[in-house]
Amino acid sequence: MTLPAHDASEGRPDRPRPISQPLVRLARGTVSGDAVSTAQRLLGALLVHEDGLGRRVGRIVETEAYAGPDDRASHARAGRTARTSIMFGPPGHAYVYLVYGLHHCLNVVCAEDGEAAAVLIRAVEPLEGVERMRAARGRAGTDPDRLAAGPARTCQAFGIDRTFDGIDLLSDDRLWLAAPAAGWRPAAIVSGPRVGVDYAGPDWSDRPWRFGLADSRALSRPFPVGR
DNA sequence: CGAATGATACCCT
DNA sequence: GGGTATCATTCGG
Repeated sequence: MTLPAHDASEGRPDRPRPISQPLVRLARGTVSGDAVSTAQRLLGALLVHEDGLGRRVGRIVETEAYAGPDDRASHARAGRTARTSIMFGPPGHAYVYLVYGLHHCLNVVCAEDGEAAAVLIRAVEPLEGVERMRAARGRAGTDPDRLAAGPARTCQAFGIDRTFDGIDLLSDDRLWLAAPAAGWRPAAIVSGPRVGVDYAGPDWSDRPWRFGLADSRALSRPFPVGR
């Protein structure tokens, strides 16, 4: 039996790697600050979905900050409504909404002076349960790095829909957040304008409130080159 | 580049 | 109450 000299993973480190250590829940303090700092702190944290069929785990590599009602790009701009009431609640809870009538997006509510604020999970790097993610994504490419490279793709890959709206991501058993593996160190963080919020006007859409891990191949799209 | 697709916020009877 | 413009996206041509 011979091994090919080269295979499809040539030139790429083997990814995803299995999780070797037990997962530890993320501390409430991680999401207890304002949206901008929380968005940066959540980079590297792990998103975990567990059910009877197994476990899906991925590393958060891209986020966006949405501040309180003053933020014209935030759903909180309309004040407290039936849809956004979760945003006005305690930090660590999931705010899941349907966008464009087709796609779900997952946010982590954070705390900002009791105002509504949240962090949109824009991209996740799959680490475990990749086959399950592929199945959940239907006809998508086979590259693990693209399976959750987008806010709606993340929800598809992890089976997240509005039934998860309002759950506590720091105590729930089905969908929860875990701390980065011990020894994991964040790469440089890059930032850029938030995606798809031009309607908010330049004062808000130009703010560099989108954050990503600079070396990640699982970003939803490139960050504009710095200048 | 445009379609898909439905909840929602907002304005008007 | 009812009509409707809008949308924190994705995929295929």
